[in-house]
Amino acid sequence: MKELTIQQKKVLQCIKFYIKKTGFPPTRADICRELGFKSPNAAESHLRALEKKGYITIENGASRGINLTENTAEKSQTIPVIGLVAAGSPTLADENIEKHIPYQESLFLSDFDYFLRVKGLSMKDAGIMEDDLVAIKKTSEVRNGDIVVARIDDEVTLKYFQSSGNQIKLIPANDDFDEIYIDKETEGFFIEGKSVGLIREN
Amino acid sequence: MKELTIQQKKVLQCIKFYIKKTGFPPTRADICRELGFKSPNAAESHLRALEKKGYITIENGASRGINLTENTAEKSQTIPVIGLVAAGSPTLADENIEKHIPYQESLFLSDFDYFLRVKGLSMKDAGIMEDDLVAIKKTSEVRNGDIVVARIDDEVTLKYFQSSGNQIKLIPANDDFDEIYIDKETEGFFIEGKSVGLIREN
DNA sequence: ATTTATACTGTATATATATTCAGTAAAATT
DNA sequence: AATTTTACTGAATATATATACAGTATAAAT
Repeated sequence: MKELTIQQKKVLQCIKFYIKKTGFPPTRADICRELGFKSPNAAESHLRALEKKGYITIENGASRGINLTENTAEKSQTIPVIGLVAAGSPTLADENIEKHIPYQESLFLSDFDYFLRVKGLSMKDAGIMEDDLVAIKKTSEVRNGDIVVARIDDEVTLKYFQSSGNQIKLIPANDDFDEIYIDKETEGFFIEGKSVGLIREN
Repeated sequence: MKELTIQQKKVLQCIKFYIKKTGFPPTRADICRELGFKSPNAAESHLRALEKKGYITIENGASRGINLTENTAEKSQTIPVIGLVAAGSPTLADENIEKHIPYQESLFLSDFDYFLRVKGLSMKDAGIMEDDLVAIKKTSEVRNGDIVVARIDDEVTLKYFQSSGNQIKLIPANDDFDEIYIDKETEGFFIEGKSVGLIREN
């Protein structure tokens, strides 16, 4: 989808806000009022640009005939659930996706990319049990104490992250499991993401 | 909310359908076309009746200025979060409600009535940590092994449920806490509901 | 270097639209 | 029995609204 200019983004936001507030789309004049334009043609031009770029559709001749495109509308989305298999990385490839579950944007404080289905009890003392769904945000920017999805070659685990210098410690939350020590630069080692939430379906 | 006539229901359905289809509300003429009326005043009258009964609001002078009322719109629902305070029962009274969070119907397998904000670590070994949100279904029909919300006078706790005969055992999932033995018929004892899921916001 | 896109003001206008008024008639309430 | 509500047709109209046209100016793309 083609990028929007700052002004076009403002107009799109204005439309979304107006619909949320009133229940129906704005007129050209409404947009002008909200954004301080003095000519209805300012709104018209931006609308046509947004239409051209695929963010809205315009029903010609109809008043308030603006419709947000599927991608544009903030509808309830679905998010993939990925099985954590010992020998395999949690990629978003189709074959790894267990199912999709609906979720609401503001369910967790941070946004996230997928749910990871937990296998084993290595994070038991952190309250993460077998079959829990951990909400994962894909990022390699993690801090000490974060619960991270770490990949070592084809093996993927969920552990506490602790780094000092070049040395990284992956700490389980279960005395029955051992800590893993690894060098930052080790080939095949990668931080896939970090946990930002958890869902348990009883 | 006052009952609608068959025709008024049709008009309301027509509005909902039109919005779903086009993204914006219908004009009087649109409604006439959809429902076969020959005069725009037919639609107008029905709209005013729907407004009077509180199903819609109409922005006077605005084209397509129809807005579905909160109860009317099929929006994503919110569910209350109740703080688990040691001395106080988890009722749905306003003063106990911490906040509302949006949720999607099929988030958990079973439906539920509210989220309980967990205090303390008495269910730690069941993976229920401080500040977790436990999804509670209000019911007194619970089975052995269920995690239940039990009330003894004004004290409310989350524990494993185990009954044999008239004797009920409330078992914590933490060695630092003691089991509670209580008679089924004890005055002031009540099972408020059971856990059907959990959400953790990191 | 030329064209296209962005970002507007300002004016004008055909028409889309809400809304009022005048009726008719049956059903429901008071 | 009288009034209100429901359920329309049909015509009229003020105005809300989309949209075209004429400009100006800067930035980006070709």
